[in-house]
Amino acid sequence: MDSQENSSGTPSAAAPLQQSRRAQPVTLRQVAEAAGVSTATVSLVVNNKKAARISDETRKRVHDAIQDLGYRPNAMAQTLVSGSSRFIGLVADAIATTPFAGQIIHGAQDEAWKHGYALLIANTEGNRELERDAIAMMLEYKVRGILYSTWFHRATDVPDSLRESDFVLVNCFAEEPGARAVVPDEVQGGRSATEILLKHGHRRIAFINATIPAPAKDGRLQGYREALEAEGIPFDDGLVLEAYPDQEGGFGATEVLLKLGVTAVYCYNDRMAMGLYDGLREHGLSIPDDMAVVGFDNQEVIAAHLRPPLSTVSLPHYELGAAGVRMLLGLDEAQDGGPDKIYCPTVERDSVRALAPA
Amino acid sequence: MDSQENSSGTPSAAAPLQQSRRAQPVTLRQVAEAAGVSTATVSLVVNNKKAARISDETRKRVHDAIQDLGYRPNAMAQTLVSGSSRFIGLVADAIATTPFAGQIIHGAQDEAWKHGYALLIANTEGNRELERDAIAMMLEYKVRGILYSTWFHRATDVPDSLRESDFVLVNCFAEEPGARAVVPDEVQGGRSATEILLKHGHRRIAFINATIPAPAKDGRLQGYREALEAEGIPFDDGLVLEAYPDQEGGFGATEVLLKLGVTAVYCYNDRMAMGLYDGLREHGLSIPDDMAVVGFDNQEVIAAHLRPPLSTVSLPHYELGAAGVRMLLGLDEAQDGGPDKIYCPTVERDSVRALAPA
DNA sequence: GTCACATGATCAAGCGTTTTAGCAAACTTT
DNA sequence: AAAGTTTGCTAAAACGCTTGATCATGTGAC
Repeated sequence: MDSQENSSGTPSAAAPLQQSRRAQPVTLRQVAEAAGVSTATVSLVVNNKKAARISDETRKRVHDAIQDLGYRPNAMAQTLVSGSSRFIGLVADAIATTPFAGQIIHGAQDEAWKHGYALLIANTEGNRELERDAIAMMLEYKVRGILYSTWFHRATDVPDSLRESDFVLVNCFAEEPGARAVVPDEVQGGRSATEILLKHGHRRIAFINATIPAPAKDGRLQGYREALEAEGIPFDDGLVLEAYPDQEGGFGATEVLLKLGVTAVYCYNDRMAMGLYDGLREHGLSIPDDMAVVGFDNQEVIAAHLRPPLSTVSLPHYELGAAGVRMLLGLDEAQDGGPDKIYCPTVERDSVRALAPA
Repeated sequence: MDSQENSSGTPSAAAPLQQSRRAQPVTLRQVAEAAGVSTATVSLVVNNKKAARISDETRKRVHDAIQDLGYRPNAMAQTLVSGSSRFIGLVADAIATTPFAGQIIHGAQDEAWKHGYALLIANTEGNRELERDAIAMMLEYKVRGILYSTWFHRATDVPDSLRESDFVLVNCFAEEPGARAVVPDEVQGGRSATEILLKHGHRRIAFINATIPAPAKDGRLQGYREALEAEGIPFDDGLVLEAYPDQEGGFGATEVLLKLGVTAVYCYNDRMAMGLYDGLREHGLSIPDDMAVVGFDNQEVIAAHLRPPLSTVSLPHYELGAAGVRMLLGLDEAQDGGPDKIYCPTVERDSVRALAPA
């Protein structure tokens, strides 16, 4: 009899466990009815408010009903009444182009999660219109705030609609006062990169900088100078080359580099270093014996697997994402004057060896 | 006077444009009051329902009010009443580890967007518990469905909670009947890779396969066989090596490879090819003259910038994400029996040259 | 036996929308 | 001028949940 009812159209209320997929979601009210209590009671149990006085017996009945029906709260309804959403928006200009954006997302997500927030992401590929729509969407979902991130460290301007919400710039910055931002500490990174070489005894160190203007270009050079000067080595303009910051650039710089009579070279990024490896090899030179090399960025696929593995400095993308979220939520105080600078750790591998005493 | 009011605590109602940040969001009702109409009217105007009869004059008043107050609809409230949310969930096991996941996200996002959906992403780093929470979160947000993706093509099992919603497996698959899935077409990819070599006249072609079991391992080998057989070249077991699928593996395989007397080699992936480049170079051999090489994966940072740039086969991550969304929304029909296979395009660069006639 | 006070649970309003049914006024028809 | 039709708009319920106010009991103190 009962089984007849089951096999006919209407599923019995007693065995809803397996039919869940796609069915209308179970609501609080249904749970309340099943448990024979009011919706208020169910709500109190679900969120186990300690202020509420609910007997253990009732509590159990409710829990059982929830279990039986497979109830899931409706987050939309919750945020509607509570007034504040549990979303953080992340707009990125190039999720796809690089592994870096992934790290920012990852860091942001972990940190957001930790504070009970979900990440709403949008990837604009630099398209202004897409960007506007993405931000609009986030605003309509009443996000707690928006992280606006770029895949390489640069100045940016703040889209108007961004101002309708709390926001933090990640891996970019704006002149605009009051625009909170978090960026990598390029100067420290440049210093660290150079220090790897210095501490191995190298004194005459070339720097292959990028040709294209960027905070990284200035910062990494500045760090190089600082590190040298701290060691009492005068800065020599002649040891600074410039090339397009990719493999071809690094490769192309080889000739000039070899005329400099240096024992070590610090490259603007890992890709240049990769090109330089090829160039050096063509000259029959060995790394690190004939030339010590350090890169920048710690682009895993490259740096870790070059022969020999490349010593380099990490761009702290994960940390940028995480710090962005913290700043957004007001957990990290924004430093006065300028963006927060995140430390770039060094990663030492085998492309640098102690210089044999002359 | 007016300015006095402004500079004191209460912002004047006349100039709310600039004070927006953080303020309580403007609601439909406020717009209605400002425009002197009912909320119903405003709603009708906002969504410009064509069925509604609203005078142009009223319409304008409403639009002006919206403009003045900076009104944004509350998406939560909308989905609450409409019953269906505009979210698609994407859970990934490794957003950060590889650039690949980024492409899946990118493709999914573009496609979702196209159909008016926003992407809710969660990155689990393979942690089962995190994964459960992530899925729970998505279910609570009443997502339209969930994309469950892995960073490399593999079998997976379907987490229980996933079944509470529509879902599509992306870049992975499950034995389970009824689990829709979309994966790269490894066999076709393997065939294409081999064909690059064949069409340049190579007949004796080695394949360095991976040691670790995976659909890619079987599929890419299968494709290799098929391509050879289509050309009437008998498959020779001796030409298939195995190595760990990274740079070191490729490098290590050089010795054995050179004993095979082949003119071309197809590597399981680009990273092996990168290692092989190093190995070949140590033997003073040149690519593509002494040995033609093709890879697989089209890992940009590597393939495009090796010297010479590597011919390879693309893993269609972007397409996987997009196709996943389409399948979820029921726009692409799932093929009966097994996952949808996505085409892997070839990318020809300079690591293959026509074989000089013997 | 009355009063105060815990205890356990419910009522009902409200969050910001959408949408159907319906009302009043202004036009047409006859 | 009565009836019908259009036009322009609004009332109010509903979506699923939270929460402060309220109520009905039972318990102990006097």
